[in-house]
Amino acid sequence: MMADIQTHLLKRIRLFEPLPEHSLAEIAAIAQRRRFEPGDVLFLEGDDPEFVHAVLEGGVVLLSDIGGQESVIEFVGSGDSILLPATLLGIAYPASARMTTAGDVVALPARAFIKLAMQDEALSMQCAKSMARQWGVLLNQVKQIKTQGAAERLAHFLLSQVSATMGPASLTLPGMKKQVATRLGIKPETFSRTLRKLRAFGVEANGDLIRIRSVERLAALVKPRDAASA
Amino acid sequence: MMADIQTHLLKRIRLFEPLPEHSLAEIAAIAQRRRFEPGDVLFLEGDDPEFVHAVLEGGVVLLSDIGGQESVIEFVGSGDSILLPATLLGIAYPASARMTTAGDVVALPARAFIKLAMQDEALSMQCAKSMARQWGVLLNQVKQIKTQGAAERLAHFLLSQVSATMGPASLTLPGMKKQVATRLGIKPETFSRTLRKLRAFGVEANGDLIRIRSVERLAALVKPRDAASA
DNA sequence: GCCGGCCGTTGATCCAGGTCAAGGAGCTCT
DNA sequence: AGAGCTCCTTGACCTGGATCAACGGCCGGC
Repeated sequence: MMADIQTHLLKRIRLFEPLPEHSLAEIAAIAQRRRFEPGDVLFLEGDDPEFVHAVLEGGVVLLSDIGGQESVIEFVGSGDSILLPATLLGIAYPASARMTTAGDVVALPARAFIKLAMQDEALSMQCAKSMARQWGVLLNQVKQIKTQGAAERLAHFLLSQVSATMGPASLTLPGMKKQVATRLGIKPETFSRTLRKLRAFGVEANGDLIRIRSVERLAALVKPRDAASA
Repeated sequence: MMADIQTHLLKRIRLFEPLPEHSLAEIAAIAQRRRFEPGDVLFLEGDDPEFVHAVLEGGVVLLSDIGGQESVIEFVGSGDSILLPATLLGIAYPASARMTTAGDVVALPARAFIKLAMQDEALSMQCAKSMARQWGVLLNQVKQIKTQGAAERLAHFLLSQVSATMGPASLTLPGMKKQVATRLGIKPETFSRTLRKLRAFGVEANGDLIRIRSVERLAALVKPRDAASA
């Protein structure tokens, strides 16, 4: 459930990957590794952040309860840090985090981590860069929701889950369909129908397994001004 | 059009305000002050960031051209830095910046600034915090667009432009009404109609001057789960 | 094996907001 | 002062997605 951690494991986290060995050692000294099962809750929206969390292995969903409905903010996977901005500012978590799969998470006590960051310019710079990236991701979400319809948003999301840049590709959804729906800002019913519509663009769904016949064909749906995906 | 700058001026920028004098001095050494007139463009979407900009005095609007339509990302005012995340990551600006009023801006050459940040942990930490805040702002925008209707979003926006927490208040819109509309993710026509509706909640508009009869009355419209406005 | 939940799909309607169109108020330029 | 802007408003209509409702599939508990 909880164990010490070696520096080479920290390199799996994008936030830490470029750091020099001595920085990693300092982080490892305060880090704990934790094992979680699907559905386990890492923390709840509104909690004061006690830890900086990052995913070693597995899938996590960030969701926020707004007006009685829970809405997915983002899916995060291996190598990502979790709500670092909130932890750094010391404000309450703006979303809950729950495992979608089994997995391993590294947890660093917030106060100790911040102290470390304040005296290690490589680390604080990495934090800055990490948050800049997160900001870019959110900015894209905002642009999309404001300008694209449901089909374009779904297409874009599917493409973002896949590494191939052309030809066929496949993926499994990072969460339940109803969750993906809220991530996209639509209702489950609309998600279902919209996914149907995308069959005409070479998207085949089978449970939470999606096959894209041609990435470029689907990308054409979403072409207008796809700003830098930070 | 361009002048050297003193450290006390830098303290007006939230990003720099808490820094020790010697950090400020280093920043001042590379900083330029620039004067702009309404409508002047600071930079264009897609440009490579040459400068870190921050507003000393005046109003700036960040807007992005998406699918032929220009959409306001955010209005920024005195004390705010401008698209710092993009500059720090060295990626192209995700939005253009244009003055809405006359004003003064401080500009720091990006490369020199980053070099400074990498060897000054107080500065890099401030950057991290600043971007964490920006992230929080965007996150709120996402939550709102996904869950609130036009009236609630407009109400929330008006309240965010006003410092009073109760009683009457007034404000002037930070940009043209059509711009505010796109900031909220609605069309100008809808903006106009929605503003009308808010009269029933004590909001009186006169040009770009808005009077709110009772802040708490308007806030009641928007009550459900108003997460920490970072 | 059967029952009761949830998840997803599909169909039928509804409605908030978008679109199209017209007109007025204010502006600058000549 | 008038011509030609652009911004804003208002009205009439349209539509994408929400809502409401019903149903099949799957899974876990008894």
